[in-house]
Amino acid sequence: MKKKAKITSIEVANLAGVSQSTVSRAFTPESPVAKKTREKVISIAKRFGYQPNAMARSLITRKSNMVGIVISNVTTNPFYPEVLDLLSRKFQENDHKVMLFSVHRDQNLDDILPQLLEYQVDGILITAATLSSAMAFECERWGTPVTLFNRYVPGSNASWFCCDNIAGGRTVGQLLIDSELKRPAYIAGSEDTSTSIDREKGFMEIMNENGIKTLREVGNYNYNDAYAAAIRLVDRPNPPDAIFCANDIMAIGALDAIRSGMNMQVPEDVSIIGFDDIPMALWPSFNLTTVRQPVHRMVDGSVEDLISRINTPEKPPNHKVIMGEMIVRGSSRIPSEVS
Amino acid sequence: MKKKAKITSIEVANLAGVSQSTVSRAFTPESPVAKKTREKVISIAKRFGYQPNAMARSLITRKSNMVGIVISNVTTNPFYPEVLDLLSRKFQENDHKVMLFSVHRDQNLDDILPQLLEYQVDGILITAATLSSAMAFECERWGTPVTLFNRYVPGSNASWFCCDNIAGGRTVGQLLIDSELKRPAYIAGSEDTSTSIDREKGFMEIMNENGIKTLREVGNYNYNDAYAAAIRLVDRPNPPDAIFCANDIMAIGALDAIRSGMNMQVPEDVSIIGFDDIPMALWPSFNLTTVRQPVHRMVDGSVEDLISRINTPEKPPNHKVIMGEMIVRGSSRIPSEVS
DNA sequence: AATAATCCTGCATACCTATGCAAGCGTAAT
DNA sequence: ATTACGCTTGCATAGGTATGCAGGATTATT
Repeated sequence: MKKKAKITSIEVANLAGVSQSTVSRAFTPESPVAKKTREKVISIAKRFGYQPNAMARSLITRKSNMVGIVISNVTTNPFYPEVLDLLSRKFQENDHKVMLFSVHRDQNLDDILPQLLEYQVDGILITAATLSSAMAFECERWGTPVTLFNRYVPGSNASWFCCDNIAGGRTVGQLLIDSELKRPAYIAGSEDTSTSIDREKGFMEIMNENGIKTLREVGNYNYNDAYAAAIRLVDRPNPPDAIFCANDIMAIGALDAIRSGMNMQVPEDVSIIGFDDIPMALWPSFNLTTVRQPVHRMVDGSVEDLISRINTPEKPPNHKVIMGEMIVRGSSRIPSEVS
Repeated sequence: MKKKAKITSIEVANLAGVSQSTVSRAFTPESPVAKKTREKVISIAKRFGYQPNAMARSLITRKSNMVGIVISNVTTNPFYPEVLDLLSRKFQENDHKVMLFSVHRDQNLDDILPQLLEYQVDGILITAATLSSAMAFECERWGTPVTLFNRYVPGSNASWFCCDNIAGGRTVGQLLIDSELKRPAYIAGSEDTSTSIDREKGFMEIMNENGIKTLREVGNYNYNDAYAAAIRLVDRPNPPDAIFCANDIMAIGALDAIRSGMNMQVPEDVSIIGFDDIPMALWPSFNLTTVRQPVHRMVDGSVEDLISRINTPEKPPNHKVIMGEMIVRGSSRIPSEVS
């Protein structure tokens, strides 16, 4: 039951014939130590497998060099594994460890964030999940900066970095108009997410401006529900000639439903458009028209924001909404050249 | 630059009119405190936003309640996001925090593991990456148990939980024999991974036993390389009538190559078989025959192993090789009934 | 009512490192 | 040779909590 006792800086000090302070300084860059002393200490440390204890160090420096990442949808949407990978790599590059919490979409963060604060994380990054105002307050009380990825919480003092979902929805709408499609449908993600709401909002704005009626179904941001939703749409007496899905994975579900399920052609019978531009969108069997989320800029921005607010607590939060890019591929009808 | 000072147990003690020890005990279940005292302390703590500092606690208890997870391939193979999600959930359920490192497949863990040890993680779980013997030694010196997921390192004192890849390869081979396919090909994953080597080994055993020659290409465990590999295979003068891919994502690449790229039929012209049984394998456009990895049993097993070796250091490592299950779907020719 | 037993509580210390301060040493300047 | 200065080093303390030990308070027992 008892842990093998680990070697401490004091023992290294004795072995090297110096004081504990010197050992500490040998491991602290920019610390005043004679080069020769440092080398001796380091060499002895290496020989005996000594490494500074990060917990003890954090206790003194009041910096853990850890950040918390809260993420969900990792298994249902290939967009998020990519985000997670980029985020954690970027934090690693900046010498921050990552404490990870994978949550269900509907799971309450009020149980998670206290655990992060308990471990003294220097900052928290939340993606694909929402911050309650109670928790926003709690983080503020602790002086722990919070950055949201693809979510926003007006009134909190959290930063956020989002794709411009409204503009993205509008772009898609405009593409359909330009392609002279007359009967569009929207397959929503999860009803309570701002991403789905905003994409729909932008899309509907264009449709309303053009006096076009739209159909609507819900796909809950997953393949199967979107598959079923697409079937329902096409089964209607007056089926759509274009389906805009709130993300790529649903678009792929819809596409499979149209082709394999209904034996129809894409884009000849129905245009399909997604959102995200996950790697799969490029696969030959899908070749999906979609709105590319600026993942790299969102990741770089949010990580840099969080780190800079860790280093400069008085810094105000950032709110960045970054434009996505329309990627036209083969799953949608080509817009007519004449405007 | 200075952090807002956080409230400590001493301040809570003063506010509650008790000693610091009592505050500590109030937050330690099973600790001898009068119910009334505990309630008072907890209520004051809640009011002022106090929470025990996990770093200070770990320093004393010599237990961080953190485990390190090292993972790679999160973006290229949908199998691993699922593994990561299950692992982190399972650790969370068992009151362990997760420190995550996402690495490149070829990245050297010798830079990563010291960081985990520095943070005093109680145990390390490595998946889709390999442990060097130097690092195995280092972890042993620190008394930190290591569990491997889908990798093995004979001679180390790490535990491992793997799918029986050799048996899986044999099963696939036998299926092809039973289906009277005469000209099989294997698309390898990354050449230096035991998973690809073992799956190939089992597959080749069956082929050799039946005196059947096989073709071979390399797909590096990703869609694009497998797509290209499948094209090369089919372009040969004597093309294969079946392709076994070392994982599902490559099988899907091969399948797309055959259908979209070469305009051939699956399984009429070529049978395609994968390995993993990722959710996508079930999608109508793929409907992939594959070997299902027993993810849940592998995850549960490895997490329980790691935790139990954390609690009982003298416990010897476990080595479990778990059978996969053949899932026959529409991408492979149906075996003839007569054996 | 007195004693024993039980239950709580406080005191003091330990966990391991970082850092301000002052002392020590050596070198350069005069 | 003396003074001054800069570079290293050690001393002592702090950071926030858990826990063994012993004493105090409370209840149970007779």
